[in-house]
Amino acid sequence: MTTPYYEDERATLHNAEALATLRELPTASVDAVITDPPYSSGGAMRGDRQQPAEKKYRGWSQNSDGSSKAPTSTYAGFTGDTRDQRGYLVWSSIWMTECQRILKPGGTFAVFTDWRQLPTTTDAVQAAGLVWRAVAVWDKGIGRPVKGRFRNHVEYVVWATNGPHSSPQDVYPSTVLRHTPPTSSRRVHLTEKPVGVISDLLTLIPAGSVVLDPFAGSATTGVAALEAGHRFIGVEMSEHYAEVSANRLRTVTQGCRDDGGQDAIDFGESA
Amino acid sequence: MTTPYYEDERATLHNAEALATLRELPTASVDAVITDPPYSSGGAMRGDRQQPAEKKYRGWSQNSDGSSKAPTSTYAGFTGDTRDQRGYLVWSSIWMTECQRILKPGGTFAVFTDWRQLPTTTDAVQAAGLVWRAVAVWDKGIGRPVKGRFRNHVEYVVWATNGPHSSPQDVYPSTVLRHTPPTSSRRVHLTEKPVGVISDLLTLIPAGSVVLDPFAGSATTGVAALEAGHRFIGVEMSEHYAEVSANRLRTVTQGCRDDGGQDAIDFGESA
DNA sequence: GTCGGTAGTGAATCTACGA
DNA sequence: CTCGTAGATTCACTACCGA
Repeated sequence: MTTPYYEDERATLHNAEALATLRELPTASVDAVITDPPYSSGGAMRGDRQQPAEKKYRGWSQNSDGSSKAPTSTYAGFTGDTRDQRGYLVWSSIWMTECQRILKPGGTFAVFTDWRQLPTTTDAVQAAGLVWRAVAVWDKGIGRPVKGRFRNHVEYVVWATNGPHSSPQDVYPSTVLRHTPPTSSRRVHLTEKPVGVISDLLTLIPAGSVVLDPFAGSATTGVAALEAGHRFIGVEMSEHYAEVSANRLRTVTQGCRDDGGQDAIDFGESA
Repeated sequence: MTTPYYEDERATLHNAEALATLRELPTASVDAVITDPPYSSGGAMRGDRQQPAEKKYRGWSQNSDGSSKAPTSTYAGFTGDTRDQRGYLVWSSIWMTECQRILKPGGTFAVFTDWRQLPTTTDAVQAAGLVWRAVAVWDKGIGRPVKGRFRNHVEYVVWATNGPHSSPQDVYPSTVLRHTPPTSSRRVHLTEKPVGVISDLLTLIPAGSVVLDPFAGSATTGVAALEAGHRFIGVEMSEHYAEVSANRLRTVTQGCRDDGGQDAIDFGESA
């Protein structure tokens, strides 16, 4: 095993690529995986993302007058996005399969995703041999408005176990987690999660667990895990974020609170 | 076209099988499809899916001695709820393809589903040639507990359009719809939706639209559509529920309000 | 009327066991 | 073995009855 970038009594952080590091971790050594991978993988996708949605996700052609023409075969409905979706599915299955190996029997697996990748993510989870148990909804409370559309202010957590569910805690949490994301001025990572949403997930994990996050980012999962009394193993590819993570983990280990820049929650009645 | 079971100036109801009726409806004749098909859900276990709906989705309370007690209230059951994943995908694709044909270009398609069938439903929507645009979350506020698990109290609405999105309304609705379901004493269908959640969906539909629901049930979609000033075409296979639907539609057409037995909403802070 | 206790309920899930 | 049925479980909330 390569030398950790940071290590203390309860936290270990590797500054390395996720999959390579996962392959070095021992079988059945971890109680829970809680992670937030990049939602879209590969450079080929970047260009596609900038096209209008009706071109990007469908095989729409144009009539001679410039109006759009729907694809004629139903297969075309799957093709527009196929390369990206397939690549994401394969990549996800690979690292999730490693997580399944590393997890103890009955261990917990939780992965964040957005609405568009949710079906691919549940496929990947099941392809990895994990048992899909639930979908939790993270309601961020705020989202970018688009006229005549739903405001998109939720992400999803796909919840699974490695085989039969062992040692259930005596908790019955809501499947809707309402926490505002850290404001841009206080956060250090573009897609940083609030500590609270991870803490909510951790209520389902037995005390004193080992929690792994192969896409640690700024180590919000680590902060929440340490504050809940668990141990933490993180992997982060970027040296910048590895440094940020090490600093946050060190701070928490030394007994200082880290609220992840979370603001007061104000979820008014939307209906 | 067969004779409608019920008809007035703004509402039409067919007491017939959904797919057969859809095949008779003219192309590009409808502005929106909003529907709630049977989910064929109800458990990963082998036999659980195959029970009749009125058994598989009903609660078993506890006697004071700890023994189980069957529910006392009764609903007419519904059929077509026992397909496996593969069958559900194929069946969904077929009726959704008919809906795509019946929808005007730019028309809206919305279908309810649960967490287990959500990926299959988005596949079916795309296989039918519709453009998947969003997932809305219906938060029912209350759900059955299982120790050490998330309380499951949400359903999902897969939102799609028939090609490019036309005539967006000047609204920016939340993607989380919070409405309690009608309580058992006030509702007439086992899986009856509150009128409010349909009304929320209808805010995205242009005024004076024609709304189709091929799985009308007790016609909650029809009630919401008529109250919002739209026209309604419903299809319901069961004669019992066709009669219930006709009565509700008649009542609304005659100017009486129907709140669908919806109660006051109390969504306290869960976090 | 109001208050408080009791019974009923849920778009489930999982185990046990006999055929 | 597989298939099918019976039974146990769990809490927030509502309906309803009697005082």
